[in-house]
Amino acid sequence: METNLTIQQVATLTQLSVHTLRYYERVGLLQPVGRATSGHRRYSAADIARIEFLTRLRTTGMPIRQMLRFSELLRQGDASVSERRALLEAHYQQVRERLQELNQNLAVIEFKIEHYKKLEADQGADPWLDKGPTVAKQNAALRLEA
Amino acid sequence: METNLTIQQVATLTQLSVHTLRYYERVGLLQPVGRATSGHRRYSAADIARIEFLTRLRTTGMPIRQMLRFSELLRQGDASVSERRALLEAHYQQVRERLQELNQNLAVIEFKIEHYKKLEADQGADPWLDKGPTVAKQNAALRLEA
DNA sequence: GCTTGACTTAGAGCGCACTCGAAGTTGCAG
DNA sequence: CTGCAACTTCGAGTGCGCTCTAAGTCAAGC
Repeated sequence: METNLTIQQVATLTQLSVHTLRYYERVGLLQPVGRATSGHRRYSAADIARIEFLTRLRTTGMPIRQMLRFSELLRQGDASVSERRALLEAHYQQVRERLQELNQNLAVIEFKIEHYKKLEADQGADPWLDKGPTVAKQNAALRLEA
Repeated sequence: METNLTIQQVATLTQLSVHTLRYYERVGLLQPVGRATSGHRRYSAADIARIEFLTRLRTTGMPIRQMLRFSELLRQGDASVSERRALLEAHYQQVRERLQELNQNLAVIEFKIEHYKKLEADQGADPWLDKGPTVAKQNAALRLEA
Protein backbone atom coordinates (compact mmCIF):
# COMPACT_ATOMS: atom_id res chain seq x y z
CA MET A 1 0.00 0.00 0.00
CA GLU A 2 3.00 2.36 -0.33
CA THR A 3 1.56 4.03 -3.38
CA ASN A 4 2.91 7.59 -3.00
CA LEU A 5 0.98 9.82 -5.32
CA THR A 6 2.14 12.45 -7.78
CA ILE A 7 1.22 16.09 -7.26
CA GLN A 8 -1.40 15.85 -9.99
CA GLN A 9 -3.08 12.89 -8.32
CA VAL A 10 -3.10 14.68 -4.98
CA ALA A 11 -4.55 17.77 -6.62
CA THR A 12 -7.40 15.70 -8.01
CA LEU A 13 -7.90 13.94 -4.71
CA THR A 14 -7.88 17.01 -2.51
CA GLN A 15 -9.49 19.49 -4.92
CA LEU A 16 -6.54 21.81 -4.50
CA SER A 17 -4.54 23.00 -7.50
CA VAL A 18 -0.97 21.81 -8.01
CA HIS A 19 0.00 25.46 -7.57
CA THR A 20 -1.66 25.56 -4.18
CA LEU A 21 -0.01 22.30 -3.10
CA ARG A 22 3.42 23.67 -3.93
CA TYR A 23 2.50 26.97 -2.31
CA TYR A 24 1.49 25.23 0.91
CA GLU A 25 4.79 23.42 0.96
CA ARG A 26 6.95 26.46 0.36
CA VAL A 27 5.22 28.62 2.97
CA GLY A 28 5.75 25.78 5.42
CA LEU A 29 2.29 24.32 5.92
CA LEU A 30 3.70 20.98 4.79
CA GLN A 31 7.16 19.83 5.65
CA PRO A 32 9.12 19.00 2.47
CA VAL A 33 7.35 16.21 0.62
CA GLY A 34 9.35 13.15 -0.45
CA ARG A 35 10.81 13.02 -3.95
CA ALA A 36 11.25 10.43 -6.66
CA THR A 37 14.80 10.09 -8.05
CA SER A 38 13.67 12.50 -10.75
CA GLY A 39 13.05 15.20 -8.15
CA HIS A 40 9.28 14.97 -8.64
CA ARG A 41 7.16 15.06 -5.51
CA ARG A 42 5.69 11.81 -4.17
CA TYR A 43 2.99 12.33 -1.53
CA SER A 44 2.63 9.75 1.24
CA ALA A 45 -0.64 8.79 2.94
CA ALA A 46 0.48 10.86 5.93
CA ASP A 47 1.05 13.89 3.68
CA ILE A 48 -2.44 13.52 2.29
CA ALA A 49 -4.03 13.18 5.72
CA ARG A 50 -2.22 16.33 6.76
CA ILE A 51 -3.41 18.20 3.69
CA GLU A 52 -6.96 17.08 4.31
CA PHE A 53 -6.97 18.30 7.88
CA LEU A 54 -5.35 21.57 6.92
CA THR A 55 -8.06 22.01 4.32
CA ARG A 56 -10.69 21.61 7.01
CA LEU A 57 -9.02 24.37 8.96
CA ARG A 58 -8.93 26.57 5.84
CA THR A 59 -12.56 26.04 4.89
CA THR A 60 -13.59 26.88 8.43
CA GLY A 61 -11.81 30.17 7.93
CA MET A 62 -8.56 29.73 9.79
CA PRO A 63 -5.98 32.18 8.40
CA ILE A 64 -2.82 30.69 6.98
CA ARG A 65 -0.71 32.36 9.68
CA GLN A 66 -2.50 30.32 12.28
CA MET A 67 -2.35 27.12 10.26
CA LEU A 68 1.37 27.78 10.09
CA ARG A 69 1.54 27.92 13.85
CA PHE A 70 -0.34 24.64 14.02
CA SER A 71 2.04 23.02 11.52
CA GLU A 72 4.98 24.23 13.53
CA LEU A 73 3.51 22.62 16.65
CA LEU A 74 3.03 19.38 14.75
CA ARG A 75 6.71 19.39 13.89
CA GLN A 76 7.54 19.80 17.56
CA GLY A 77 5.86 16.49 18.34
CA ASP A 78 4.25 15.24 21.53
CA ALA A 79 5.31 18.14 23.71
CA SER A 80 3.04 20.46 21.75
CA VAL A 81 -0.17 18.49 22.11
CA SER A 82 -1.80 20.76 24.66
CA GLU A 83 -0.92 23.89 22.75
CA ARG A 84 -2.36 22.30 19.62
CA ARG A 85 -5.52 21.50 21.52
CA ALA A 86 -5.72 25.08 22.78
CA LEU A 87 -5.29 26.42 19.27
CA LEU A 88 -8.01 24.16 17.90
CA GLU A 89 -10.36 24.94 20.75
CA ALA A 90 -9.98 28.67 20.21
CA HIS A 91 -10.68 28.19 16.52
CA TYR A 92 -13.62 25.94 17.32
CA GLN A 93 -15.22 28.63 19.45
CA GLN A 94 -14.73 31.27 16.79
CA VAL A 95 -16.30 29.09 14.15
CA ARG A 96 -19.27 28.39 16.39
CA GLU A 97 -19.76 32.11 16.87
CA ARG A 98 -19.57 32.72 13.14
CA LEU A 99 -22.07 29.93 12.66
CA GLN A 100 -24.50 31.64 15.03
CA GLU A 101 -24.17 34.93 13.21
CA LEU A 102 -24.51 33.19 9.88
CA ASN A 103 -27.73 31.55 10.97
CA GLN A 104 -29.16 34.84 12.14
CA ASN A 105 -28.32 36.59 8.92
CA LEU A 106 -29.69 33.69 6.97
CA ALA A 107 -32.98 34.01 8.83
CA VAL A 108 -33.25 37.66 7.85
CA ILE A 109 -32.50 36.80 4.23
CA GLU A 110 -35.16 34.12 4.31
CA PHE A 111 -37.62 36.61 5.73
CA LYS A 112 -36.82 38.96 2.88
CA ILE A 113 -37.36 36.20 0.34
CA GLU A 114 -40.79 35.54 1.82
CA HIS A 115 -41.52 39.24 1.67
CA TYR A 116 -40.63 39.31 -2.02
CA LYS A 117 -42.85 36.31 -2.65
CA LYS A 118 -45.78 38.20 -1.18
CA LEU A 119 -44.97 41.24 -3.30
CA GLU A 120 -44.91 39.04 -6.37
CA ALA A 121 -48.28 37.56 -5.49
CA ASP A 122 -49.70 41.07 -5.04
CA GLN A 123 -48.29 42.22 -8.35
CA GLY A 124 -50.25 39.51 -10.13
CA ALA A 125 -53.45 40.50 -8.30
CA ASP A 126 -56.08 43.07 -9.32
CA PRO A 127 -54.62 46.41 -8.20
CA TRP A 128 -58.11 47.66 -7.15
CA LEU A 129 -58.61 44.77 -4.81
CA ASP A 130 -58.22 45.72 -1.14
CA LYS A 131 -55.19 43.91 0.22
CA GLY A 132 -55.59 45.12 3.79
CA PRO A 133 -52.80 46.50 5.98
CA THR A 134 -50.52 43.47 5.59
CA VAL A 135 -48.00 44.87 3.14
CA ALA A 136 -47.62 48.21 4.90
CA LYS A 137 -47.04 46.44 8.19
CA GLN A 138 -44.34 44.30 6.71
CA ASN A 139 -42.62 47.27 5.17
CA ALA A 140 -42.53 48.76 8.62
CA ALA A 141 -41.02 45.55 9.92
CA LEU A 142 -38.43 45.72 7.16
CA ARG A 143 -37.56 49.25 8.22
CA LEU A 144 -38.48 51.35 5.20
CA GLU A 145 -36.54 49.55 2.51
CA ALA A 146 -37.62 47.56 -0.49
CA MET B 1 -37.56 61.76 13.70
CA GLU B 2 -35.62 63.06 10.68
CA THR B 3 -32.30 62.80 12.44
CA ASN B 4 -29.99 62.02 9.51
CA LEU B 5 -26.73 60.81 10.89
CA THR B 6 -23.17 61.78 10.06
CA ILE B 7 -20.80 59.27 8.55
CA GLN B 8 -19.04 58.85 11.88
CA GLN B 9 -22.29 58.03 13.65
CA VAL B 10 -23.21 55.52 10.98
CA ALA B 11 -19.78 53.95 11.21
CA THR B 12 -20.25 53.47 14.94
CA LEU B 13 -23.77 52.15 14.44
CA THR B 14 -22.98 49.69 11.67
CA GLN B 15 -19.48 48.68 12.75
CA LEU B 16 -18.16 49.64 9.35
CA SER B 17 -15.34 52.15 8.98
CA VAL B 18 -16.00 55.57 7.47
CA HIS B 19 -13.65 54.48 4.70
CA THR B 20 -15.80 51.47 3.97
CA LEU B 21 -18.99 53.53 3.97
CA ARG B 22 -17.55 55.91 1.39
CA TYR B 23 -16.16 52.96 -0.55
CA TYR B 24 -19.58 51.29 -0.67
CA GLU B 25 -21.08 54.49 -1.98
CA ARG B 26 -18.54 55.08 -4.70
CA VAL B 27 -18.63 51.53 -6.04
CA GLY B 28 -22.41 51.86 -6.23
CA LEU B 29 -23.68 49.68 -3.39
CA LEU B 30 -25.43 52.75 -2.03
CA GLN B 31 -26.98 55.37 -4.22
CA PRO B 32 -25.54 58.80 -3.43
CA VAL B 33 -26.26 59.68 0.18
CA GLY B 34 -27.86 63.03 0.98
CA ARG B 35 -25.66 65.97 1.90
CA ALA B 36 -25.77 68.81 4.36
CA THR B 37 -25.24 72.30 2.84
CA SER B 38 -21.57 71.84 3.77
CA GLY B 39 -21.30 68.85 1.47
CA HIS B 40 -21.01 66.44 4.39
CA ARG B 41 -22.97 63.21 4.16
CA ARG B 42 -26.21 62.81 6.10
CA TYR B 43 -27.51 59.24 6.24
CA SER B 44 -31.28 58.66 6.36
CA ALA B 45 -32.98 55.78 8.15
CA ALA B 46 -33.51 54.16 4.77
CA ASP B 47 -29.80 54.42 4.00
CA ILE B 48 -29.01 52.73 7.28
CA ALA B 49 -31.51 49.95 6.72
CA ARG B 50 -29.94 49.35 3.31
CA ILE B 51 -26.46 49.26 4.78
CA GLU B 52 -27.56 46.80 7.42
CA PHE B 53 -29.07 44.42 4.91
CA LEU B 54 -26.06 44.70 2.63
CA THR B 55 -23.90 43.85 5.62
CA ARG B 56 -25.90 40.70 6.17
CA LEU B 57 -25.24 39.73 2.58
CA ARG B 58 -21.52 40.46 3.04
CA THR B 59 -21.13 38.52 6.26
CA THR B 60 -22.85 35.54 4.67
CA GLY B 61 -20.14 35.69 2.02
CA MET B 62 -21.84 37.34 -0.92
CA PRO B 63 -19.20 38.91 -3.18
CA ILE B 64 -19.49 42.63 -3.81
CA ARG B 65 -20.12 42.04 -7.51
CA GLN B 66 -23.32 40.25 -6.64
CA MET B 67 -24.35 42.78 -4.03
CA LEU B 68 -23.87 45.34 -6.76
CA ARG B 69 -26.31 43.46 -8.96
CA PHE B 70 -28.77 43.40 -6.07
CA SER B 71 -28.40 47.15 -5.52
CA GLU B 72 -28.96 47.74 -9.20
CA LEU B 73 -32.18 45.73 -9.02
CA LEU B 74 -33.29 47.76 -6.01
CA ARG B 75 -32.86 50.91 -8.05
CA GLN B 76 -35.04 49.44 -10.77
CA GLY B 77 -37.95 49.22 -8.35
CA ASP B 78 -40.95 46.93 -8.31
CA ALA B 79 -40.32 45.30 -11.67
CA SER B 80 -37.21 43.65 -10.31
CA VAL B 81 -38.78 41.94 -7.30
CA SER B 82 -38.74 38.44 -8.73
CA GLU B 83 -35.17 38.73 -9.91
CA ARG B 84 -34.19 39.99 -6.48
CA ARG B 85 -35.93 37.01 -4.94
CA ALA B 86 -34.10 34.65 -7.32
CA LEU B 87 -30.79 36.21 -6.42
CA LEU B 88 -31.44 35.92 -2.71
CA GLU B 89 -32.69 32.35 -3.04
CA ALA B 90 -29.57 31.30 -4.92
CA HIS B 91 -27.43 32.91 -2.25
CA TYR B 92 -29.51 31.31 0.48
CA GLN B 93 -28.90 27.86 -0.95
CA GLN B 94 -25.18 28.46 -1.24
CA VAL B 95 -24.96 29.60 2.34
CA ARG B 96 -26.87 26.56 3.53
CA GLU B 97 -24.42 24.34 1.69
CA ARG B 98 -21.48 26.13 3.21
CA LEU B 99 -23.13 25.75 6.58
CA GLN B 100 -23.37 21.99 6.08
CA GLU B 101 -19.74 21.74 5.12
CA LEU B 102 -18.76 23.97 8.01
CA ASN B 103 -20.58 21.73 10.46
CA GLN B 104 -18.89 18.63 9.09
CA ASN B 105 -15.46 20.17 9.32
CA LEU B 106 -16.23 21.42 12.78
CA ALA B 107 -17.13 17.89 13.84
CA VAL B 108 -13.76 16.61 12.64
CA ILE B 109 -11.99 19.41 14.50
CA GLU B 110 -13.91 18.56 17.63
CA PHE B 111 -12.93 14.92 17.24
CA LYS B 112 -9.31 15.97 16.98
CA ILE B 113 -9.61 18.07 20.11
CA GLU B 114 -10.95 15.04 21.97
CA HIS B 115 -8.09 12.99 20.61
CA TYR B 116 -5.59 15.52 21.93
CA LYS B 117 -7.29 15.50 25.31
CA LYS B 118 -6.76 11.76 25.53
CA LEU B 119 -3.13 12.13 24.51
CA GLU B 120 -2.67 14.72 27.23
CA ALA B 121 -4.20 12.37 29.80
CA ASP B 122 -1.87 9.59 28.66
CA GLN B 123 1.16 11.86 28.87
CA GLY B 124 0.46 12.42 32.53
CA ALA B 125 0.15 8.65 33.15
CA ASP B 126 2.86 6.12 34.04
CA PRO B 127 4.48 5.21 30.70
CA TRP B 128 4.86 1.54 31.79
CA LEU B 129 1.18 1.17 32.44
CA ASP B 130 -0.61 -0.82 29.74
CA LYS B 131 -3.08 1.49 28.05
CA GLY B 132 -4.60 -1.17 25.79
CA PRO B 133 -5.18 -0.81 22.03
CA THR B 134 -7.30 2.33 22.32
CA VAL B 135 -4.73 4.89 21.24
CA ALA B 136 -3.46 2.82 18.31
CA LYS B 137 -7.02 2.33 17.12
CA GLN B 138 -7.70 6.03 17.23
CA ASN B 139 -4.54 6.84 15.36
CA ALA B 140 -5.76 4.47 12.68
CA ALA B 141 -9.07 6.31 12.65
CA LEU B 142 -7.18 9.57 12.30
CA ARG B 143 -5.30 8.14 9.35
CA LEU B 144 -1.70 8.16 10.47
CA GLU B 145 -1.32 11.77 11.49
CA ALA B 146 -0.68 13.36 14.80
C1' DG C 1 16.13 9.72 -31.08
C1' DC C 2 12.05 12.69 -30.87
C1' DT C 3 7.91 14.49 -29.29
C1' DT C 4 4.67 15.40 -25.83
C1' DG C 5 3.20 16.43 -21.56
C1' DA C 6 3.98 16.41 -16.56
C1' DC C 7 7.14 17.91 -13.58
C1' DT C 8 10.72 21.48 -11.35
C1' DT C 9 12.04 26.43 -9.42
C1' DA C 10 11.92 31.40 -8.50
C1' DG C 11 9.55 35.10 -8.76
C1' DA C 12 5.92 38.08 -10.58
C1' DG C 13 0.97 39.03 -10.92
C1' DC C 14 -3.88 39.06 -9.65
C1' DG C 15 -8.60 39.75 -7.55
C1' DC C 16 -10.81 40.98 -3.70
C1' DA C 17 -12.21 44.09 -0.20
C1' DC C 18 -10.87 47.25 1.85
C1' DT C 19 -7.57 51.01 3.87
C1' DC C 20 -4.87 54.85 3.79
C1' DG C 21 -2.59 59.37 2.38
C1' DA C 22 -2.57 63.96 0.63
C1' DA C 23 -4.48 68.17 0.22
C1' DG C 24 -7.99 70.83 0.94
C1' DT C 25 -12.90 72.44 3.37
C1' DT C 26 -16.04 72.89 7.29
C1' DG C 27 -17.85 73.53 11.87
C1' DC C 28 -17.69 74.05 16.62
C1' DA C 29 -15.23 75.30 21.36
C1' DG C 30 -12.81 78.53 23.70
C1' DC D 1 -10.49 84.81 15.67
C1' DT D 2 -8.02 80.63 16.39
C1' DG D 3 -7.35 76.08 16.67
C1' DC D 4 -8.49 71.56 15.73
C1' DA D 5 -11.17 67.62 14.79
C1' DA D 6 -14.17 65.89 11.32
C1' DC D 7 -15.35 66.12 6.91
C1' DT D 8 -14.43 66.09 1.52
C1' DT D 9 -12.24 63.83 -3.05
C1' DC D 10 -9.09 61.16 -5.67
C1' DG D 11 -5.95 57.93 -6.21
C1' DA D 12 -2.59 54.92 -4.42
C1' DG D 13 -1.35 51.17 -1.20
C1' DT D 14 -2.11 46.84 1.54
C1' DG D 15 -2.82 41.99 2.98
C1' DC D 16 -4.49 37.79 1.85
C1' DG D 17 -4.45 33.61 -0.65
C1' DC D 18 -3.59 32.06 -4.21
C1' DT D 19 -2.38 31.77 -9.49
C1' DC D 20 0.43 32.12 -13.20
C1' DT D 21 4.80 32.63 -16.17
C1' DA D 22 9.27 31.51 -17.75
C1' DA D 23 12.76 28.57 -18.43
C1' DG D 24 14.24 24.43 -17.86
C1' DT D 25 14.26 18.94 -16.69
C1' DC D 26 12.27 14.40 -16.95
C1' DA D 27 9.54 10.07 -18.50
C1' DA D 28 7.11 7.41 -21.59
C1' DG D 29 5.30 6.24 -26.33
C1' DC D 30 6.30 6.01 -31.26
